[in-house]
Amino acid sequence: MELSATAKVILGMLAARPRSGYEIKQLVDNSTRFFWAASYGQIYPELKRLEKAGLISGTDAPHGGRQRTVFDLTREGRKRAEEWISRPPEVFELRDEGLLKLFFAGVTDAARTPEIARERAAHAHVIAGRLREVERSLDLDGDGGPAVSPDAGSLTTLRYGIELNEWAAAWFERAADELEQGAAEAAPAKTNA
Amino acid sequence: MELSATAKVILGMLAARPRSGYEIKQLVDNSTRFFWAASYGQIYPELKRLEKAGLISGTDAPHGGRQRTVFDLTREGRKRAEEWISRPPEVFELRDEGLLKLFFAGVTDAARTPEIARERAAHAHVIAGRLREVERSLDLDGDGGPAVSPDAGSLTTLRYGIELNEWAAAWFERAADELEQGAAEAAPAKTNA
DNA sequence: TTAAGCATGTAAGGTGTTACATGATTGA
DNA sequence: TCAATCATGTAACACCTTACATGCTTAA
Repeated sequence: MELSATAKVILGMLAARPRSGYEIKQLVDNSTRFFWAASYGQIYPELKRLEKAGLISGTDAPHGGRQRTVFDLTREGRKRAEEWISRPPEVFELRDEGLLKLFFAGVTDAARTPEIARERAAHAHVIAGRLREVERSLDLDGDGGPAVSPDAGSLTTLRYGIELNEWAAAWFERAADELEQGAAEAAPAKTNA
Repeated sequence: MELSATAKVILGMLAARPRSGYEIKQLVDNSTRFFWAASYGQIYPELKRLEKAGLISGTDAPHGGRQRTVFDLTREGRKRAEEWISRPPEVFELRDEGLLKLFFAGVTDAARTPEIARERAAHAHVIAGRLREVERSLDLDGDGGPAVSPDAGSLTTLRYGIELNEWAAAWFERAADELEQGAAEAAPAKTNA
């Protein structure tokens, strides 16, 4: 049985400790969401599949009358998770509408390429800001010292996200400047003094 | 009618000039593939949908007995394409298995985080190399001068891809060094002199 | 008492890949 | 003549999001 995208994130999240489907979703949403998302519609069915396959096992753990199932890795599940993590990465997919627009604007409306590059820069800036907030919330976690003490791996991915987006914002701003210059040189009549 | 992901890339590709489905696929594969992919299974059905919606129109253009349909934007299609390009970008999706592994390795096997970071660096390096080849093939296009003379927009996206991946490769190498140092400090007994 | 959050789940529909099928043309 | 490439298309399947449905608990 091949691990699906959702199976990978579930096994990884359970490697630290047992969790419910709901908890997994919350965790994904404020950690891996930017590079590996998952919805309820994927998580709950996948939990059942993984249990049937013997990689995880669920235990009833109600809160009062509120139903709750907590899943833990089986020995086999832990083996699979560790084996997966140790293999070199394969999946890398990107869908970047800003780049696509920039790509086409060169043909349809070269004059607006600088503007599009700046919009893409602004977008990167917003993402960097959101990630910075996550970082701050980790620093202040609880009420003083670092309550959860995020491990080195997750901190590294967070910093990567922040620095990557800041780099991209700067890059697109510079590209916009250059595109403006190029346009000015190519068509000086337009800015005729 | 909302534009699907494939509709966007088709309209954009047709903005420069009329093309067949096959040509669109080739173009996508050696230009936007890294940030906006499309398969035949999407392209051909989408061409039919777009024609039915009146955004493109097909003309028979066989090569000998080899069937071929070339599509062009209608006036309405061009309007939609330009309008789409002028709106700020919305879609930005990423699926990065290397980051996910790094994220989890902090918990399951902190000692291997540097190795995983280096694998991710190597991956970025490979992508940068492939894009550099595309860039070189543009320079040498045909047999001397730049035959196709890529426009500013597409050149910008290509350079972005190259520089982004080179930046990422360097970033992950540095992160690997730091993770190694951190591990050495946290568990000095292991490297006990 | 009521809103927010905890908790689980499914149905419908869209998106996308892969593999397959067909057949013509071109160059080695 | 044979492989590569041009060219179109579909069927099966996997993936994923959104919206909806249900019901409990906690704090305002």
